[in-house]
Amino acid sequence: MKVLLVDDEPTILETVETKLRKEGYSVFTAATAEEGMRLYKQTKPDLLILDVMLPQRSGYDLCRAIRKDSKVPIIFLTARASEDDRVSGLDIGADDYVVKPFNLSELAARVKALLRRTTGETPLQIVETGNLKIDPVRHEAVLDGANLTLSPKEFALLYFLARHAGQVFSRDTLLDRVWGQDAFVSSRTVDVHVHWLRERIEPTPGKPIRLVTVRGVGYKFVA
Amino acid sequence: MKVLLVDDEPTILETVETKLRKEGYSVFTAATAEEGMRLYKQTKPDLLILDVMLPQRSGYDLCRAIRKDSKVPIIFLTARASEDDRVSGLDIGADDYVVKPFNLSELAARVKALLRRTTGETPLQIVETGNLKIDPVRHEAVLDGANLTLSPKEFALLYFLARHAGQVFSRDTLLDRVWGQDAFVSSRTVDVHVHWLRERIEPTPGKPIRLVTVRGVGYKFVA
DNA sequence: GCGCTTATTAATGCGGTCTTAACTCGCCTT
DNA sequence: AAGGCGAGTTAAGACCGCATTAATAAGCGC
Repeated sequence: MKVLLVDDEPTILETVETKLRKEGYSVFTAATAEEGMRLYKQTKPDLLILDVMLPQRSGYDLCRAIRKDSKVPIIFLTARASEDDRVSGLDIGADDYVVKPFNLSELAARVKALLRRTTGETPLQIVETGNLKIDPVRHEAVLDGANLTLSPKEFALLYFLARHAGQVFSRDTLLDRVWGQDAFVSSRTVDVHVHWLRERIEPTPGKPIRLVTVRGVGYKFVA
Repeated sequence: MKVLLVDDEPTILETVETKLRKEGYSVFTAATAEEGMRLYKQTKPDLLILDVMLPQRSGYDLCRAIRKDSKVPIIFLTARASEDDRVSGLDIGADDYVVKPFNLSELAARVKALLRRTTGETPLQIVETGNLKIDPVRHEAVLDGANLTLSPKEFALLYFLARHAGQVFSRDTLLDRVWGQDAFVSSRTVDVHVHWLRERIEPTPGKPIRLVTVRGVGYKFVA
C-alpha cells in the first residue's frame, strides 16, 4: 500500500515516514503542495496524509484539486482542533482528521482503519450474535458464557463467518479472505476446519445449525 | 527565567527558541552535549530542554552529569515514545517528556507547568490489578505485598501489558511500543523477557495465568 | 578497567496445528 | 439403479510456533 505524506516540517516527515514504513507501507514524502501534486500523479497512492498549513498553497487546496479526479482517502494533519476546521475539512473531502501533536501509533492506526474501510473491510470489533461473542482484540470467543478454546485458524474462520453472518462463502473465497491471498492449499482444508469448529460450537453433532453447508456453494454462519 | 535548549536539529532550535522568547524566557541554545554542558555552567539556567538523541554524548549522559550537582528541572525531547524510554528517562532524573513531533504550545505549557512545579504530576500512572500493583514513578512493582525485583525491560514490558490488560499484542507490536520504534531486535527477544517475567510473577511454573500466550498471535496480560 | 547485571541471539526440543489423503456417505442425475 | 459429485470424517505426517536454556554482547557501577 502506498501512502503520500505532505508536510513542511522535516521532523514530522521523517518520524511519520519511519513509522509507516515499519508498518509495511511504501511512503512518499513532499514538503510543498506543488511537489505533493507531482508525486500524487506519479505514484497514485492509496492514501494521502496532508498538512493543512503548507507554504503557498494550503493542504485544503491540494485536497480539493485531488478530489476532482479521485476519491483516494485523505487524512488531514492540523494544529488546530476547532470544530470549524473539522467541518470545513470534511466538507472538502477529507476522510479523517488528526490534530497535532499526535501520537504516531494513533496516526498509524487511523491509516490502517481508513484503508480497511475504503477497501471494504471493517475494522476489528466485537461480534455478538445470540449466545456467541467474539472479541478479536482479546482474542477470545465465548459461547454460553464458556470460553472456547480455538486454534488460530479456527478463530479466524469463525470470526470471519460470524462477522458476515448469513452470507455464503465459497471455499475459494474463504481461502482468500481467511487464509490470505498467498496461501496455496487445497480447498478441502476448509472442510476440515469447519468440521472442527462444528465440534466446538454446534450443540448436536451431525446437525449443524450455526455453520451451515450450502451444497455446491460453500458455508455460511447462521445467527 | 533562563532556559537552556540542547538539540542538534537547527529547525527545532530555532522554532523552540522563538516560541520561548515570545513567552518571556531568556533562551540559550546548544547543538551538542559538550556545548550544552559549557553553557549550563556558564548560565545556570532555571530549566533544561534536552534532546535524547545527540551526536556523541547523548541527552541521557548530559542529564546524568548535570543531576550530579543540581536538581534543575529537565524536559526531554525524544522521537521515541516507548514506555522504556519514558521510564528510563524518569529514572535518571528527567522531570518531563515531550515526544516528537510535538506542538510548540504544548512544549511551552510544559515548561511553564514545570517551572511552576509544586507537586509534579506525571502522565505515568499507577496500575493496580488484583494482587499486582505497578508504580512507574517509583519504579516499583508489588505482588501480594512483596516487592518484585525487575530489570528495566521486564518492568517496562510488565507495565505496558498490565496497563492494557486483556488485549493481545503481537511480538512486533510489543517491540514497537515497549522497545521503541527504532529498536531492531529479533521478535524472539520478547519470548525471553516474557519467560523471565513469568518466573517472577506466575504462581505455578509452566502454567501461566497472568502472562498468557495466544498462539499464533502474541501475548496478553490477564487480570 | 573489572565485575556484575541485563539484553539479545541462537539452538534445541516439544507440542500443537495445519494440511493432505483416503474412505465413507448421501444426494442428484441419467 | 448406478454412477458421479460434493461433503463429512478420520488419521498420519509435515510443519510451525513457543518455551527454555546457554552463550555472547552490551551496559553500568565501582
